[in-house]
Amino acid sequence: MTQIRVLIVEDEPLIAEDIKEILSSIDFVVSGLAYDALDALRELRTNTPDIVMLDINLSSEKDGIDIATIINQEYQIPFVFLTSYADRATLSRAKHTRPMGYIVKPFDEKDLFATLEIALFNFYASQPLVELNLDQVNSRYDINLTQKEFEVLQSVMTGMTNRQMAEKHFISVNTIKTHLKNLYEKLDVHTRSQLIAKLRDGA
Amino acid sequence: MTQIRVLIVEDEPLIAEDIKEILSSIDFVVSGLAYDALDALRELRTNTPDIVMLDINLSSEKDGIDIATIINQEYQIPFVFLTSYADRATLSRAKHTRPMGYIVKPFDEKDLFATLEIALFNFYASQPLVELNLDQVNSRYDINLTQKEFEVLQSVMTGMTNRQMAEKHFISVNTIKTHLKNLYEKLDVHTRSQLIAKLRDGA
DNA sequence: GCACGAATCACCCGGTAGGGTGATATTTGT
DNA sequence: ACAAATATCACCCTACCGGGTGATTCGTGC
Repeated sequence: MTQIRVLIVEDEPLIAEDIKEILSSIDFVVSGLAYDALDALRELRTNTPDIVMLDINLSSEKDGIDIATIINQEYQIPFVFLTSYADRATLSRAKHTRPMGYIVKPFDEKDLFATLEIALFNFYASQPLVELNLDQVNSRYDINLTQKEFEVLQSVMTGMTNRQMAEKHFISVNTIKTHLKNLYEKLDVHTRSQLIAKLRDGA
Repeated sequence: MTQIRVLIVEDEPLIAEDIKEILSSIDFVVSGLAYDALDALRELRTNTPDIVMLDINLSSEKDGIDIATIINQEYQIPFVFLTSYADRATLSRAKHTRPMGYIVKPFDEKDLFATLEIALFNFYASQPLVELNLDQVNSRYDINLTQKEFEVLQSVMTGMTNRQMAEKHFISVNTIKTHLKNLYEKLDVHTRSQLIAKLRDGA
């Protein structure tokens, strides 16, 4: 599996090195080390990572939460906060940047790994549309969709209207409706929403 | 502020007592101690806590992840996992229960406090969580769904009609339509099918 | 040749959904 | 205390959708 590139933003060189070592020992690779906000922004610009670990308390005018805000605005990559303690106000600020996770110091390898895995998993949960396979659908629901019904099914799954499907498939809206009626019957649903909901986990 | 009631599910009495002592020294109060899944379920039923700390490895047939599943189904209260180590498969199972945090042993007072604070904050910011996680959706699409909009979103994802949703949520069809209109606008779609299609991979 | 499934299309009807506008009470944040 | 966000509901109107019925064409296979 591809190695995941992590940018570490941490002003304590010792901790930063610790993290780097831990990450190297597992599935991740450190794309960069930043000791302050300026470093961090340059790294983001020139060497974009897959995920960012942000220490909240940095010894610069901008802290980790400020960087998080910028990440949200400029880049859309996941980040986790790395902190030993945060008061209510700080926590509230941090929360509003919608981080994908928190890592509380001190932490160990398993802690780091779990948090990053979860953060990435949640962030990339939206995968490209999975192509449904006719045979799989047929066998899973023990039905027998025809070729055309399956094509219409795939179109409906993307959220198209009847008219859009008619144009895409070069047939009339009435024909689309007929195929849909057959689909509803075969899959035992009554609306296109139910259809999508029923098949949304893929086949 | 009101003290927060914590249920501890931990089969090692020594560790459980440790946690109890730490919690007592900070803002939390231990509402109960459970040594296995049966204890835990009884505590949940009779003495409902504000948050649950779940050891994953329990010396009973059901482990912490099983309990988490039940909490998601029956109660909608936040929980954090408490574990020293988890392999990939276990982590994957745990992840899917959408815990509000992880505490990795060994831990200290600050560690506990920060994790519980964060868990509670995140939870009450995204209550109730059922299949989808509001924060996740909000951050992925860089929007700001309200609580009610999110609840309607979850219902729509299951294929319900407006009338069905109105009955479920005890509000009028008109209100459902208002929330849907806002959802469409925020998520930049025009039909419920598009909505489901856009969010179908789990969000 | 004929039966059968598949694909095509038409028409009607009632219900649902989507879009616009406006209004009020409650909650929340500052 | 005040402003903003949220949750609630109403009305109107058009378009779309789901369900029912029926019909034609075209292959494939027996």
